[in-house]
Amino acid sequence: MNIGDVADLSGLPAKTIRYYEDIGLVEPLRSANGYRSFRQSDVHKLAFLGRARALGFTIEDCRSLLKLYADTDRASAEVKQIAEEHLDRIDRKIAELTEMRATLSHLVDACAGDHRPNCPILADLAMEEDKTRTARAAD
Amino acid sequence: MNIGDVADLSGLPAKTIRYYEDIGLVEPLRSANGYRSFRQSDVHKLAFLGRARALGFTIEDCRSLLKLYADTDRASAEVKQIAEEHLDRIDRKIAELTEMRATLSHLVDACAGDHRPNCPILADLAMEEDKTRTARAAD
DNA sequence: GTTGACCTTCCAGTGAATGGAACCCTTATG
DNA sequence: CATAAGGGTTCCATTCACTGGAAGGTCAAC
Repeated sequence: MNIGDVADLSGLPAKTIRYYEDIGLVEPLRSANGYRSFRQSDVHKLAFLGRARALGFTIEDCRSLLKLYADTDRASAEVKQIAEEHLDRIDRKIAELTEMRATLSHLVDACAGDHRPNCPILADLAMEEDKTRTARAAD
Repeated sequence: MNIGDVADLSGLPAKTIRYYEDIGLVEPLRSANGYRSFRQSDVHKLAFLGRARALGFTIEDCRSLLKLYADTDRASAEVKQIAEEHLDRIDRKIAELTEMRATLSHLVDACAGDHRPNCPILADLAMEEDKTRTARAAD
């Protein structure tokens, strides 16, 4: 199979597939004309990669997961550990974003968003003292 | 003030401050010895940048925000629009991560995580048909 | 005068692709 | 036969926001 077909099947852009070959995640054969020639197993691997990346696993995680997948003797504990670490990363990221969101939406709500120059968003970023408000801690 | 002091005051690494000068966000003066010489206004700007970045605004957002901050005639609507677009980005990111989290934690829960090779996480990534389960749609 | 803590510039690398240029291969059609 | 369309190939640059490191200049204290 040529790269275009594999791209269609796996949902990955051809460019990404070439990149995955570059970094050693897949090793397609080559046809006489120099075209990459993908086996079923390559397509399967790429689809696996697509799903793992969609879950946010890093490329290095993916490399490990592929290795574990290929090793039918692996302990599921090894896989679970990678997944749990990733879950932690996700949780930390969500917490970080949620905090940003809270602060930001607070500021957005406080901003009139009209033609006038007065802007609580800029005031906060500049840490200006605002006499019309009481202590920030009271928020 | 030298870069080290500004780094301490603003909480930004010296390297980052130099980078911000590189891309034109601050323009400190220079002392006779070639050292950067920061005014109060530079320090203030950098602290502003630090807070804006902590809220996840992109560097280009920061550039715009600084420009608006400097323009005392700006309409708060301009600021609010930038903030609202960023809030949308954050919301989309949180939604994406939350979905990943749901799928992943589901898989992690299903995995025994012991010495045995059977692993629902890998099975899912590989889209293996699992005779012990009924259709995935039933999940 | 020498140590050590500063400061300087410049170059390279991060992650995970993505865009583009320049060129080759295959097949169909005028 | 020429050529045009639509594959494919490689290689280089760019993205974002820094961060690390090397090689060297400056300054204050001892």
